[in-house]
Amino acid sequence: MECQEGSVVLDDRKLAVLRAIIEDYVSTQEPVGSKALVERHGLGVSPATVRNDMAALEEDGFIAQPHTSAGRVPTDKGYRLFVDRLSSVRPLSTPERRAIGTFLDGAVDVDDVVQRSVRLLAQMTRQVAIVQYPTLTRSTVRHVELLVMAPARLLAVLITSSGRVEQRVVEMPGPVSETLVADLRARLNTATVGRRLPEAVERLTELSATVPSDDRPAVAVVLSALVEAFSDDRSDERVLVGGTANLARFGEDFDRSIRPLLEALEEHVVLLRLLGEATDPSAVTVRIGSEVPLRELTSTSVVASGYGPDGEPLATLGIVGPTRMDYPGSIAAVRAVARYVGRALTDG
Amino acid sequence: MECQEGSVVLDDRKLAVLRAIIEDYVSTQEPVGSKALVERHGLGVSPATVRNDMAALEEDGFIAQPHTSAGRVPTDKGYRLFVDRLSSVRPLSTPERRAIGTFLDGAVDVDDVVQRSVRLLAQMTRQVAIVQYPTLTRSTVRHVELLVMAPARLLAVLITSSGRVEQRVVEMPGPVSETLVADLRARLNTATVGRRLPEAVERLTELSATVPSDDRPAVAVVLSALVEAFSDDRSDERVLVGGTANLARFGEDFDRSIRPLLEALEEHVVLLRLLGEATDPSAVTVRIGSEVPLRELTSTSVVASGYGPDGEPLATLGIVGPTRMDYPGSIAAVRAVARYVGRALTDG
DNA sequence: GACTGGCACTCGGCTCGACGGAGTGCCAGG
DNA sequence: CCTGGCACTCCGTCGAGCCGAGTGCCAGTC
Repeated sequence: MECQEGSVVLDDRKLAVLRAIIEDYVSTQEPVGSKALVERHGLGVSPATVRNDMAALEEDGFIAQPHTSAGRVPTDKGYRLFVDRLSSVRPLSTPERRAIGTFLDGAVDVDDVVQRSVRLLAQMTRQVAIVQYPTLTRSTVRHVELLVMAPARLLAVLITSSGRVEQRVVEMPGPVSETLVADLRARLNTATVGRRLPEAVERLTELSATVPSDDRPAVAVVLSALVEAFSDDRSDERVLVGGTANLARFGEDFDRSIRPLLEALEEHVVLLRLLGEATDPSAVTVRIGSEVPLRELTSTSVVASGYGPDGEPLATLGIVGPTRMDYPGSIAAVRAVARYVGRALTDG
Repeated sequence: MECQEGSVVLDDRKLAVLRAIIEDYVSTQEPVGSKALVERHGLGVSPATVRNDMAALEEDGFIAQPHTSAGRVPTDKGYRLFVDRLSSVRPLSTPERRAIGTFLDGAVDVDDVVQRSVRLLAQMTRQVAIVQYPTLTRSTVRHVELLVMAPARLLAVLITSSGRVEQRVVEMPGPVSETLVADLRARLNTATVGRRLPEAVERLTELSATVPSDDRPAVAVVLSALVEAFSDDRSDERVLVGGTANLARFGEDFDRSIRPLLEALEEHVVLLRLLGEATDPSAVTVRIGSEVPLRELTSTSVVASGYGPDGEPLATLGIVGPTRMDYPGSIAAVRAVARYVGRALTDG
């Protein structure tokens, strides 16, 4: 059997050699030579033969030599072929699955779910984990609360279906009566509960017309605060990062590979670009090296997946690591955690 | 004038030499020699004289030599003396103060305040910043909300004076009527609003006796969930870390100094121990090297302060960095941010 | 008595060259 | 088409040697 990849034809053994190179390189982090290869994997041929195959693989751009007379190292293209065609996602063991379940089931609220997910992902993959909070824009309104903090100061609280809570302090133009607050509270809830946030915003804007004209100024202030809370882009940018200690295993060239990554991890907006733009939001997306949409982060790969109840993605989570990572394991972990988190959000 | 420190007597010039050594070492990160010292600071004496002073300072344990015939490096004891007696806290410039104000005033809720504080601290000090969320146990109850999510499923929400929100999903033994929920909601609020959380918990436990006996089982479930939310220790452990990219400037010995710190930063419980146990919670506490209560983190210093409205500390914030840090600047930054955050929480 | 200039000494860090080993490419033979 | 052998390349390591920064001490000076 042969494999057609681009205009290149690779026979089975060459593919086996590529797979072996990647596996060895991932575990040792050192360029792998022909001799070590035939010893560790039962390839059944001599080193010289493997060398010929390696020459062909290099010709096609799947592997490269750091310098003449050194072993070979996989290229981004090599990893890509490996991920697409040579690896099967390692299924998690039952104990692993159970561990995920119990770990996430202990969560008491969204914050907790997100925090636990980050830890879990980081632990499972031994990489840096990133979890985006459920986005507001795709959630529905569960409840709107209006509290009197002072005669002319209200607290508006929005609770969403995904469990997130947004609050705003509203300074009123003058004292407001408890009855007005109660009335407004009722109106707000009937107008918005159960609706998606963008739709709820529309209802809010219509609401002003329905109240007695005396109350309009006060109501307008509350409404504008709520509209702001409902459509706050900033909140959609919330992400949590964990497992940075795993960067220690990255390698020694601190300034070249770790520092830019640490800096990127501080910039949450950048992180979202890193996670985002998956072609299929419900599947696991793998971006390898130069495919990563950040030029500071070459020699880095991202494995990400959308998550949410019932396969309807609310947000994204994933891991970041060196291109030289255990892809089958990482993909399995990301997929499993995404699935369980989605379930946990449905229940909680 | 002379300085009595322990059983040791140091004259003014020796103290000046110590101060100069620390300042030079902090800025260059290299052992400082006698010649460079007299050149850079106008000490008005010859290198030989300085050498004699240095020998005395070394004798008393304030400085040390990495190896024979190398320059001197301050010891923890030296930094301690410097912080206690030789440095005055650098006052922030008016633009700096204003920048802090505008940066924090833009915050819309507690989460936002905490996030902004971390960024601010990290930026100002160029170190790793740690901010603890306002603790629940020291806050008061602002509002308790009870929502019906499904016939036999409620959502209990607790909003505290510091703006934090805790939620719990409560599975009821059977369907509950809207009137019961409304009644219970009212009772909960009258019983707890305005009280500190530990006190509120007591009131909750008494509440069960006042409801009709038919409703007792349902009420008990809700109460126990709320009690749990009110007294959740886990929530008190919430902290936010930022500025880890600044670790890049730590030095080259990655494995010895950065890795353990990254690991500690992942463990929030550990972080709290790091911040906590200040002698005077309203002042800035400085822990230097061996004084830090974690033996993995020798060669690290912590500058921390309590914060909260009206000097009544709700929680702690601070920075972590190498013992070789700019103490006056760090102390000033931590103090200023703590003050402003306290104010921001009072308003918001 | 305190400070200073001079001097001998120490020791870490850098450079340079030699060496060994791992790995390759190629070629001739099976 | 595969294999064993061989010459070649080149990186990383090790040791020697040099340089410079810095020290401690001592004798001399104000």
